Amino acid sequence: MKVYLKDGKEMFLDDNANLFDLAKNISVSFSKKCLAAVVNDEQKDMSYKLQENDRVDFITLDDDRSYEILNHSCAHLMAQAIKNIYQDVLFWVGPAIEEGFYYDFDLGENKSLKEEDLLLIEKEMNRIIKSGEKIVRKDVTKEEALAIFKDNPYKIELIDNLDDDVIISIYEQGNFVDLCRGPHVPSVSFLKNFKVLKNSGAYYKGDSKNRMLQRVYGVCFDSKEKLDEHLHFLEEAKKRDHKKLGKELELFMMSEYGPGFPFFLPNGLVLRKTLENFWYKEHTKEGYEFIQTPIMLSKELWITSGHWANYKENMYTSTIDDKEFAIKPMNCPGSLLVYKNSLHSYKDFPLRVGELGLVHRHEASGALNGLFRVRNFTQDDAHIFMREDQIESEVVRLISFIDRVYSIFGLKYDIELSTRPEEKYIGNIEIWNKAEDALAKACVKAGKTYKVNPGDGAFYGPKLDIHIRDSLNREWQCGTIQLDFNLPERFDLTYIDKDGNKVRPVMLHRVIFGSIERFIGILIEHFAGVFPTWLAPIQVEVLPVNNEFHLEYCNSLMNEFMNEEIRAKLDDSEEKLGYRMRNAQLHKVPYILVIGDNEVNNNLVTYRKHGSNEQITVSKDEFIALINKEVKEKTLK
RNA sequence: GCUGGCUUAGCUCAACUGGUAGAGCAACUGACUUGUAAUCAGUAGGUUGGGGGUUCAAGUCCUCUAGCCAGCACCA
Repeated sequence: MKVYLKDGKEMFLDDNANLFDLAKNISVSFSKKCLAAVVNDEQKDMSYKLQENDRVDFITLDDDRSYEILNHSCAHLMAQAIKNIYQDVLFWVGPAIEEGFYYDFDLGENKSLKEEDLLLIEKEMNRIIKSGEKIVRKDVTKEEALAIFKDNPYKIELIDNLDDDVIISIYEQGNFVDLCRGPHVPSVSFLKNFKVLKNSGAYYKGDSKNRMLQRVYGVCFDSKEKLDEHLHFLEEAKKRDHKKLGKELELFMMSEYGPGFPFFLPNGLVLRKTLENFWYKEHTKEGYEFIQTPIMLSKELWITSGHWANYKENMYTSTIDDKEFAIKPMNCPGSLLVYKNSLHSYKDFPLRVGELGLVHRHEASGALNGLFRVRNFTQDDAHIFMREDQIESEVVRLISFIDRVYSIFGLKYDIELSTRPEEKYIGNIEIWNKAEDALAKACVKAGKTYKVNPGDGAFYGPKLDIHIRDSLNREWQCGTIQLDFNLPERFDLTYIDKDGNKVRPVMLHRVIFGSIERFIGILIEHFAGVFPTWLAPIQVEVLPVNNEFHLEYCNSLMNEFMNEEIRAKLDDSEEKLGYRMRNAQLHKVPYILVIGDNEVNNNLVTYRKHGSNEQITVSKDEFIALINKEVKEKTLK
């Protein structure tokens, strides 16, 4: 009898061989523990009798899919524990996700889990694991499945949606049975390295119109070491929390008098202005010009732009002299008024108009999160007006610009193409298709791969979203390139082509940081508060050993630093050097200078770079050159 | 907005099942004059987020409310 392995290799076996025999046969490559055997895309028991031409896939612990299987099985295990504790629970679904797994379930009207319940669940899971129960797959008909899950309307709904003649697989472990495609591990004893992490509500089918179910998250690994490593990673991530560091480094603050409206403190403002100056400089190089448009504009404008119809619930409005106004949630309408202020020729295209524009959006209170999600923020916006045939080359150029900017911060990124939303959109479908096509082609030309997010576009056009990955490999959406064939129509934008005709231009919105606020939040966590010298609010801290003998030289140093536009701070407080050193270290200042007799007498400085214990003594001029070089080159470390 | 949790001095945190709020750091004062992550002593600092209630007694229990946090939904 001949069967195929997953790499396409043929294996010849006795006619009545089962999976176990095959496993023994290929023991060389089967040295790792087997989590699941899949034959012709269906998980089988090891006693399964092989058939001619079966395609056999052993999933072992070193397989990429093992993490998903472990976590998926662990979701079942958790559900079993939850069922043992809360008899009336109705389960919905419990998938493995990128980070672990969750299970959604219904405890009944107005009943939800408390934090202490997580400990109970974890305890019960451990008890079940000790029992070593087998996890067994059974194939049943739709009718049988409906009978098994007759008490659970959620599962009934899932089954009802399947074809009538389909074979449905269920997985059983002790007193617990769940509808599932699998595969799963052979027994609960595989799942002992798990942790229940957190609980929350989650809308049924992810729709806020539906009732809220209970969700519990957890994570499972194949070894204790990996679990501990993951838990350690979560702790480390917490230490980088920008809300915590923002307070410690005195970068920004929040007030209950302005939920979602961040206050920038002196240190944070230095960082912000540095980023803004960098932004202007880079955009100037790329051929942009800049404008600033009003924060508040009349209702008529927002009706024209379509925001009044599509975005009103997020806009702050006010009535002035009996006339309605709205604070801008986006910069584009203002920018369009500037465009219409003058005549445009095809010769001026692409016309790149940048604006660091302060926008306000009334975000849901529960969405607010430090600088990541605020109610007023500054978009590093720009609108590009061009001919249709310039789209591709302009987007290619943009992608390489974005690439250059992100690499300066050491940020990696992925591109996603978001297409027309199902319902809420303006403009006709042909225009949308054309725009989506141009964005896709530009990605290919720029040599970038992209993922498609169907239906995720803005209401006015398709977009390329740039998802950056920080130093902990977490993903953030920042940059976006949005084509807009609709607003030019609504505002009746035109340019004069080479034949002297009035023609409709193509408009493109784009941001690179996304919002200055969010980007700063990301940078804080990305760098864990240890900013590269060019961004650090305080670049150099000067510590005289003794105020009586060394202060004068320190003051002259401070003067030179100021002339060189080096941001330096002098700590002349009457404290021990160790104390002042500790303070400067806690503030994560890149360079700490210690100035004593040797330095004063020989025109030297002795510095310590953050993160190093090494003391380096150089001439004053060498040090200034070193800092200037780092700032100029925007050295990362 | 929804589910759960949290809110005590400027900051970080204590205060057992209700018994009248305490520490470290920071601040201030004084002494010490300092060579690479905390010198010593003293002083001051609070209607325990806000309102209402239960109780002889509330930081602690109940309730309303605000803000924050973790998710959900939404999103730059």
